[in-house]
Amino acid sequence: MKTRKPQKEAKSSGTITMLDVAEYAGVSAQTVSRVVGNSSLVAEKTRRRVEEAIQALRYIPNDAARSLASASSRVVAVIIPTLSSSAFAAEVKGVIDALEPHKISVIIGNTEYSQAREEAILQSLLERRPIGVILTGLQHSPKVRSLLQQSGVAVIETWDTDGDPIDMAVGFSNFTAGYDVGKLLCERGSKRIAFVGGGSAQDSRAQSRYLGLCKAVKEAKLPDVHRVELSLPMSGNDGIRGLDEVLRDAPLTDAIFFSADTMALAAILECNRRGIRIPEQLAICGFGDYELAAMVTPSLTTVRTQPDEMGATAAQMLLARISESGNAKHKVVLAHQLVRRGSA
Amino acid sequence: MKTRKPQKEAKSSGTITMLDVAEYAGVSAQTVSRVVGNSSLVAEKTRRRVEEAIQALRYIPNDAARSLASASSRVVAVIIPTLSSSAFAAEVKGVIDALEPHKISVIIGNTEYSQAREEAILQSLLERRPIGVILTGLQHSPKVRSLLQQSGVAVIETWDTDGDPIDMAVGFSNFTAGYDVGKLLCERGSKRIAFVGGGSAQDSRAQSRYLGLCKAVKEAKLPDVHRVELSLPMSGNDGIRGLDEVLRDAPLTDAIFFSADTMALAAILECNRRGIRIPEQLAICGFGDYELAAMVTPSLTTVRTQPDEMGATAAQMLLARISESGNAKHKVVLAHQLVRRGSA
DNA sequence: TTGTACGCGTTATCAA
DNA sequence: TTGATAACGCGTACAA
Repeated sequence: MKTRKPQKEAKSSGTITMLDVAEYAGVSAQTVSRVVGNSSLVAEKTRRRVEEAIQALRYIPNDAARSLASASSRVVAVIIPTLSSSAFAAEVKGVIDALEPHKISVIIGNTEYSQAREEAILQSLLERRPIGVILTGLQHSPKVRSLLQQSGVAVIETWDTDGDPIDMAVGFSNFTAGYDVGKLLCERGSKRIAFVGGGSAQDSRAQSRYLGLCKAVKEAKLPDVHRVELSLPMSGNDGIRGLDEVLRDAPLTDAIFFSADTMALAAILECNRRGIRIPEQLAICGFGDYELAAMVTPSLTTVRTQPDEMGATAAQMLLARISESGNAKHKVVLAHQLVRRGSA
Repeated sequence: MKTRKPQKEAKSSGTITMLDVAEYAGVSAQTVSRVVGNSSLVAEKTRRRVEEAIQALRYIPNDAARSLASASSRVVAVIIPTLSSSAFAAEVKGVIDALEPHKISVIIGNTEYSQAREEAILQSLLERRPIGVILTGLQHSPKVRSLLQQSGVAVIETWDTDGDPIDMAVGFSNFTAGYDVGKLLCERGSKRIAFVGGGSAQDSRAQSRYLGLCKAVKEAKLPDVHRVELSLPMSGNDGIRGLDEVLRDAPLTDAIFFSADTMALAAILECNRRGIRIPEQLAICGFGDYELAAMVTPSLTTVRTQPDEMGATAAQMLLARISESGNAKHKVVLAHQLVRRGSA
């Protein structure tokens, strides 16, 4: 136990509060608050005394009390479909790293691609009174929308800019990305193109890519895209399953656009094993540009997005909104890039 | 600027509190509190009235006030080296999913393998008064230890059981895992073995695996393990770099143990490209059993751990500690499994 | 089964 | 530049 103990109040219940620090430093609690809050209205000498007291007593501010008194928290909520996807994990990391210097914590919700879970998780997270909520995609249930609207938090929707955001958005155009892939496949001479991805209801971003692909295919006057829907979340095994389904149901297919690199990579490896020549016999295109995409043989043609950059940008937009410096952007479209390699 | 309302009658302020709900339902605030807290001491009829009021007013409890009044939070802090690693991401997901039903939020800190950052992040996260802190590994600075000790939070250390935990631990024996790999390599006839991983100071888990490997190699009376240290975090490119360094500095090497599958996978792909025959010319073993490990050719021999299970277990241990049901375990050793495939 | 009084640790306001 | 006081919204303890 400490040698130095507040004498006059028997209220020292073990936890060290600002009052303890104030007493130790011979100032008022308010002055301690100013020091902790880096207020400029403190004499240098006083500040040093208080900081010494903080060190000596190992004082750690209580954020709950701060939030309650100031009616504002230091928390941002991020709701993503799943942390299993390296893309979403990278986004979250971008958010955390950008917010850490500001002492803002990030709490995460996994919806597993379920709208019902999104609602429940949002409701739960709103109890923390976050200063901002970062969502995935532009498609949300009415309940989510009304919860958001009513709570008045800043909202940032990510991964999609093909629509109107609730509040702010940062991402890229999935439609254009899909269209770009379609044009590439058409121009390289593919005639019968397939798309493998999640269900349209669950993953509207993948759906947009599909629609973009369809547009390019239509413009090239090719047969309709053969679509294989798999349940989310998708893993490498789903890539093989998707490949199998395409080969079975549309055997003339000569190009597949997978909605994620995990699947495309697995498909390439499986084709190698089966002796299916890529891209001569079957062209393959992925999405996400995972690190291994450049390393497989043939290397994977894919679309590079910037998940970490997206997370960092979302965080910056939130900070800008909070500081009300006026330069808060409402919609930021990040570049995506078609990376042409050996597989298509 | 917000102005405080001196009157407590004028509850027309923006935020809806328990008092508003209480008034609407014709009960006291305390009864509302009981309903929100699922207390059994509320008449069914009253409960329904209150719940209707909550719905009607769209009341959302304020967690800061709850924490302050009850002197306990609903937050768990998880501190990991980086969210870029799928293993750590899986662990975090395990924690989140296990805690979500209990309405406990998870806040994440990324140390980037830096002890200094671990200290700073921990200090910052402790302001949220988490009910538990989940750390990575058993090696922590004195400051981290004293912060933890002083705050009195429950602590769970993960990913390593080769040592004494501060409080509780869940993980596996990295030393044994490394030893297992070493025995396999020796038994299959490898004579000159190399290890590629992070610096010993930064990643003590990888260091333990290295030491286990060395023990097996020593028992087999083989030449010392050639070690290549790379800076963390490690990516696929580091696998290729590690491969290059081994081939350059220890050209007689006939087996490499990579401290993570990301590197091992990249190395296999690179060997394929260069015409290095695996495992005849060079055996390769990874760590982590990532999904692609089974899909590359030759498939990757590796060690399977259970990151998600580890996260879930850590969460359960925390819950057990909180409920003080007495069955809180102090050290849980999860199984790891050597998965022998084609590469070694 | 329900209500009343009080305090949790901090910040905002205003006075000194 | 500093301090006194009053909230912030809720749970705990106890009374009814």
